[in-house]
Amino acid sequence: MKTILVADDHTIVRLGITHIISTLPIPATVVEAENFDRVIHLLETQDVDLLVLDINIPGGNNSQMIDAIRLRQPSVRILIFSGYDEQLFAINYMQAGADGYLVKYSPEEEIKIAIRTVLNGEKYMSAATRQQMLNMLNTHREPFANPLSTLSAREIEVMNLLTKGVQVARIAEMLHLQITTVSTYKTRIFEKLGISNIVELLEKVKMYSTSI
Amino acid sequence: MKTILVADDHTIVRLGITHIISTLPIPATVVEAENFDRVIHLLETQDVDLLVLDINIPGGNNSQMIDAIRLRQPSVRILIFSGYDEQLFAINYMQAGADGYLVKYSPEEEIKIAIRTVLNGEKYMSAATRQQMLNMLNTHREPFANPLSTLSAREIEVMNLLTKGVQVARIAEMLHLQITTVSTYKTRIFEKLGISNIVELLEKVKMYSTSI
DNA sequence: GTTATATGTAGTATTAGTTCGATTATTCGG
DNA sequence: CCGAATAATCGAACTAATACTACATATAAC
Repeated sequence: MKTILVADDHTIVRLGITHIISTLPIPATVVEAENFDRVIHLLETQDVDLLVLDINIPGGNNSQMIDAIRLRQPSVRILIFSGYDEQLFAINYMQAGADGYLVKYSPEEEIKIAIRTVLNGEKYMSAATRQQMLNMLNTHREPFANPLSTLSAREIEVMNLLTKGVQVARIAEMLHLQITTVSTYKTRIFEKLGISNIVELLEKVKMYSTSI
Repeated sequence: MKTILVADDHTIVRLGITHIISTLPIPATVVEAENFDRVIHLLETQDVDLLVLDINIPGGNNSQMIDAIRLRQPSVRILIFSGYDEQLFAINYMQAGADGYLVKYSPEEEIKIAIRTVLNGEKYMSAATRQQMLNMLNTHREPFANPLSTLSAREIEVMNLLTKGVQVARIAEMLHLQITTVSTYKTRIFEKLGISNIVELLEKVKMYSTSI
């Protein structure tokens, strides 16, 4: 009997994963955590075979999480489950020691395969990520690099909200930051993308988001 | 037999909702959509009783979605399902004509109640949102009239520049007006169109400029 | 293993933009 | 033609957002 810890702040996502696991031919007990503190606490109190971890989980949010987890249970398998575009972060997390990286929009079948593969002790990556890792071996970068991929995690968060028309003050509220901090991110985003207003931001996002 | 359309770009969320629906004592067919274009297409080809809609869905992304939906099926029930803090967006969507607003971290029981309530033709809001709505008067709206035609000549001039990303001060310069004057027009444009930011303005223009 | 660059975070000072009320045209039905 | 609605315009007093600076930590490069 395997123990699987599902860590995501969205009830519905935990429910979905739990349901998927129940359809696998693997006897497993599922434990849930809705924030990173809880993950740590559970890892300290019981053995876990597989951790399915949302990278956006409250209290976590960066690849340091992997270290914090391995400190408690060095042998736990970690499957990162992310809402972000995979290529933007997968490599980072895999290098930090994750066993797999899966985006939330993956088809059901792929989610199942990922869980089984990682639970089996193997690494899991989607075909797209594998391809990208191969490209990184080649020293020459493509001239038409996607400028969105130069944004940091925080910058992407802010960018996403900006493209929804959320104003700076409200973004600050939502992310629990100062207005000036959000404004700094906004400035950096605009600099990196070579733009100067929201309309251009929308164009950039439209232009590049489909081709990732 | 009810038809429920579940619209979310994350497979796992669709799966979770579908699973929840299957546990309800309501016979229902579930249809899934992973982006907003698909939602629109499905609404044009089949009758839907309930639409469970992620506000973050690719291609959608703001409260103009509600108009686009009602344009196709005026009587469909719309339950907004969001990852953001409820209070920050709920009111906008409810005023835009949604039937319910639910955050993704709501407990399973609340999700069930929300689905049943909205499917039943009643409005659903969490206690917190209900409280907040009591403070606001629900102004009557004309959802299907082309709001662009209510703009004056000067307002249209300003609107066109705004949709190009020109800033208020620059517009004032170009039209030989005071900044406050342009700002006044901008405010009136936003009022007349029932929007509150440039992103929504772009959506409105896109939505109505082809159908004049 | 030290230097350089990137990232996450804010504070102060300043600029950009809004609100509200008011004034002056303009248009339009009776 | 005349008042009522609609449109165009602006100023004073705000509020929102940015520029510039800074600093701590992290990661990469040499």
